[in-house]
Amino acid sequence: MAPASLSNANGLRCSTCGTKGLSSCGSLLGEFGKRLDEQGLTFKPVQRTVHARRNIYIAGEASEDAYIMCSGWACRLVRLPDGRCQILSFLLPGDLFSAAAPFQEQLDFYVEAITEVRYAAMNRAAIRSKLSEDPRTLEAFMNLCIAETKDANQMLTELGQRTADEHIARLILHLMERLSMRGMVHDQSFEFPLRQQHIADAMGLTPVHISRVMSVFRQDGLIEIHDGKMKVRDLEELRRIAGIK
Amino acid sequence: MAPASLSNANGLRCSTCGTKGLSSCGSLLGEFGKRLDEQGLTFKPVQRTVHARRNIYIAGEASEDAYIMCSGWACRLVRLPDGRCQILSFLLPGDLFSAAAPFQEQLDFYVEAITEVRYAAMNRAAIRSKLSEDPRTLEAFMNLCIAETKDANQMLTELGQRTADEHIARLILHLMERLSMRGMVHDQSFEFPLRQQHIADAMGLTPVHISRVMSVFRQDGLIEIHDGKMKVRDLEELRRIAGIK
DNA sequence: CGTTGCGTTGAGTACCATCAACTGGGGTGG
DNA sequence: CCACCCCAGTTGATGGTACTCAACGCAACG
Repeated sequence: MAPASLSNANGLRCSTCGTKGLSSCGSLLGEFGKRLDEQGLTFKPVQRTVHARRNIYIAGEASEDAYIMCSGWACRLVRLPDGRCQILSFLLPGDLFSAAAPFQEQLDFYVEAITEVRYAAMNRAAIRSKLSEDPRTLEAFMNLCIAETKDANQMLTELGQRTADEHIARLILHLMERLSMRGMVHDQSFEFPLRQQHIADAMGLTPVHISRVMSVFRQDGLIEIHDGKMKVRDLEELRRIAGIK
Repeated sequence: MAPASLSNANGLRCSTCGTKGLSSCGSLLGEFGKRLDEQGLTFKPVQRTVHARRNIYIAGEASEDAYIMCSGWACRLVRLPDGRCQILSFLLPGDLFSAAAPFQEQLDFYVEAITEVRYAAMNRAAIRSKLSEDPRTLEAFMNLCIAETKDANQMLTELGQRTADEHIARLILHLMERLSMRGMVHDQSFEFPLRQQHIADAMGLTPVHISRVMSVFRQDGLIEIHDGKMKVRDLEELRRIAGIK
């Protein structure tokens, strides 16, 4: 297997995830990925493949590497002692498990596969040394950390303020946008491997309630789901419900 | 006014906030504050004082400085177009408005005073240049960013999974612990300037419901509130409700 | 062909929101 | 000094959102 690289500013295909252009696999890495590449750093070809529903990373596990999603869907989640579980975010191809990972020996959340997942690794210490060598790489790296923090603040607002209707509509639109940046949306239709349990765990609701709300969305002709694919049939109305003028 | 410094590893009083020792004002800065000081960086003596209920920072406002709380309470919050508002966190003396601020020209949240607040500023570019000069300072800085991200993940779990009882009990205990690190708790009693509206905005509930829950806490002898001070009367029971064994 | 996982649907319930009235303290001004 | 207002909090009545428990349908799979 060829050495992997996420930098493809020249339009090269990324050998790690197989997508093309920074706007797809490297969308979140952006400038940071380009700089890592310029400095000769690549993600290890040692790609691991994990099957759906399996655990990828266990909270608190020490690791010398930082990880990046190559293909498939996963989620970051926190487990409470009594069995409750909160999904922090969904991971798509090109996403790092954690932006600050180069400086964290262990993460405080689990990562679990939703579909079959391929992911790659890069030595944390190597990234750290590059960061302290080049201020521009550091700047690019910090932009990733800032984006992750902004996402977390956004999610706080979603969880605290949104009703179930709003929240579900926004999740669909948000995922559609992220997939769209990766060229994975065609004709308002895209892969949608989430179980209703995933959505419930992400929003702090029950699968039963998710089912009711999504049934209404379907009956109202907003969305359609077949064979693990979702098609948005009434984007305008979905955005209205989501509170996006 | 003397130049301010948050580094007080030698037991010196911090001239910015007037508290003593790293365990108080500098608790969140820790190693990072020490390193800034070793390198001759100090927070500007240009301290601004803001009165209760006033806006300190408006989301999107560009600034050359990063800010730190010197005294008083404030909160970081997001406003939705329809008037809803989500408090992201409460800021106590020694807290930075945002850990990643040196790399952010503007923040995506508001900062509002809860009590009268004093805060200080440090040039963002100066911090950035120090960070790329010294790997150990960078490491210390990243630990702040990581702590902030962890807090956000923690809050996501609180908002998504906790009932009102749990959530309020945990907020009280969490604040008590943070204040305790600053030497601001005596005999399980501490300043508590939050309006029930603040608590409601932090948890996505209504002030009316906060009132009911806290009334029960008071009637059950868990807490006591007089003159803007809270006293925890039954720590064990409060921890049990909070789900802490 | 039973099993298993996932989603749907119904009935009853709990939690929290909403609306509204009222209390008490603190400030202000006549 | 008192009337007045405002703010924060309390309390009651009522309603809606979402939970719980349970039964059932359906497709995939061994």
